Amino acid sequence: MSVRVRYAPSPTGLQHIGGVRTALFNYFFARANKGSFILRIEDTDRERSTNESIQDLYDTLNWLGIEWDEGPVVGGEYGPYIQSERSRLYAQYADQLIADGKAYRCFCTPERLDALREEQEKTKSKEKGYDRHCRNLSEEEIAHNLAQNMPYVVRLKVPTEGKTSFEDVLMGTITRKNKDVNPDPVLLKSDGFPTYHLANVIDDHLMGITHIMRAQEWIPSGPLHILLYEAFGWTPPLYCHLPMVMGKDGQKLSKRHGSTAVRDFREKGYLPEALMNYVSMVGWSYDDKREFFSKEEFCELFSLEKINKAPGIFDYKKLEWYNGIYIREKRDEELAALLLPYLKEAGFVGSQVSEQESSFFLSIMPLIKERLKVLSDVIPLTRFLYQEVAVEDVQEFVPKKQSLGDTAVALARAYEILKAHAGEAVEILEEQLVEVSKELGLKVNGVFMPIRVAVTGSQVSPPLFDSIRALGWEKALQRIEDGVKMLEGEVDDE
RNA sequence: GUCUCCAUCGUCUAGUGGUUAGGACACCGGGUUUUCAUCCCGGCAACGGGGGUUCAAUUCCCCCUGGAGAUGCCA
Repeated sequence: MSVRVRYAPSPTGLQHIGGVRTALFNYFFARANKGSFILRIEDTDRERSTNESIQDLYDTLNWLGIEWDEGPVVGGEYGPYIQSERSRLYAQYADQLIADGKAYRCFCTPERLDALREEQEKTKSKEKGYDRHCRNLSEEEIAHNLAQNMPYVVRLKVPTEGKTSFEDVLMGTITRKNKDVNPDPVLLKSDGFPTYHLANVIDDHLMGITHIMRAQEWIPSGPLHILLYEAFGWTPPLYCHLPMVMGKDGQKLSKRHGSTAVRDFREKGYLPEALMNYVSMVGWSYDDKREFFSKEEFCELFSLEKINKAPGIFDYKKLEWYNGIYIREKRDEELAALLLPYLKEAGFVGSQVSEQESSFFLSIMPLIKERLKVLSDVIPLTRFLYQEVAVEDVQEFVPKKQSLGDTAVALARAYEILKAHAGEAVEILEEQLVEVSKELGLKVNGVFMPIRVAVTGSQVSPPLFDSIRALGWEKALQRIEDGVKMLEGEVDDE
């Protein structure tokens, strides 16, 4: 039997790191086993499901290059793949369970349930959850309530005796006493929609899913799902619960740890291959040395046995490192194309980019490529080329352990030299500037730094002469002259 | 509270009944460099504790501790 796995998110928010990791593992597993990867949308929570979330799901998978073999948009023979379009199905199966005595209608109001929970909370009762109030309603009571049109939910009759186990590929056998399983969880809500438990079991069975790979937070529900399969008389798929992705403090990764939405990473300028690579390495490894994998390699080498059991902490720093590496591997043309949107957004170029602008931009790739950790870093790095620089504090010109006066003199001298030799070979310019530093008894940097600041507006920039050339000698000299004036003005004030 | 799961450097991890417990990120030094970055070299740093099993446990078993997750008409 060929492998069929699925990623089944609920569209109640933006796709986040944890979800995507689950999607990736399912996808890799399908590809590595020549199986099918199915996308299913579990939008049974009518309150929280949104179309925006569904769109974000598609955008995210497309961006990462994860194509699904069956699912919304592409279709497939087990559709529909959106649960809200399958409602009738779940109600039918729920009815079947009722008819078989495996489930029952519960007419308890949310108010009663709330009160019950509050009471249990207050008295620190050992009993948690539903009290099975409606489990043994008489035929008359049920008929009466139905006749009254009382809203109801359908609950599973969980056995109170015995225990239920299932095999997890990673964890081994997981067993839970039936009395510890949720006391009669809701299968069908009063709005007629199924809960996750019901929908997930029915769909996985109907869609021929062979392996369920989902986060470990689902382990406690495992026995419940097995009970459902048994109630239907179906054979459950193989389970493989994936370790969770945590934040720095060891808690489930969430917004307070930083960005968790894939969209945020994308906007900040992370490359899909870097994100894919890093996220996959949290919880999976190949061997003791290899840490770079392309999508194709994951699809070939991925295996369940190499998945780690323990949860992993998401390290933003390491992701950044991966991203820098992937950026540096880009060809100049590719990188420029990736960077262009950021330039537009910063207003450095208009929405229509001229031939000249783009070839100029291409020419500065070597200056910035190895300085980028994320694509958006291009903005501060190239600002001086597109906007006038504004040195706020005159101290900015002054290198460490050097006086303002010396700095002013150094920049003035440098200005004379650069003006006289503008456009000449770098070696000549360097030689002369080094000479100046010697004359003034300064470190070489004592002369270069003020020039850098004058030209780029910052102590941190691409190499000086490359920056000047990119900016153009005329503008550069003007900025240096402005810098000289600023420094001299300050010296006079003292 | 109850239940379930987990446990190697700060982090991601490799690994074995006998190893100097390996790599990567981060961090700290040093080198290259006119700054930053890149790059190169070096350093720091781990088997949670206690019992067993065994000639020998980081590795196998048990307990403890610690952590996490679940305990919803959310998934």
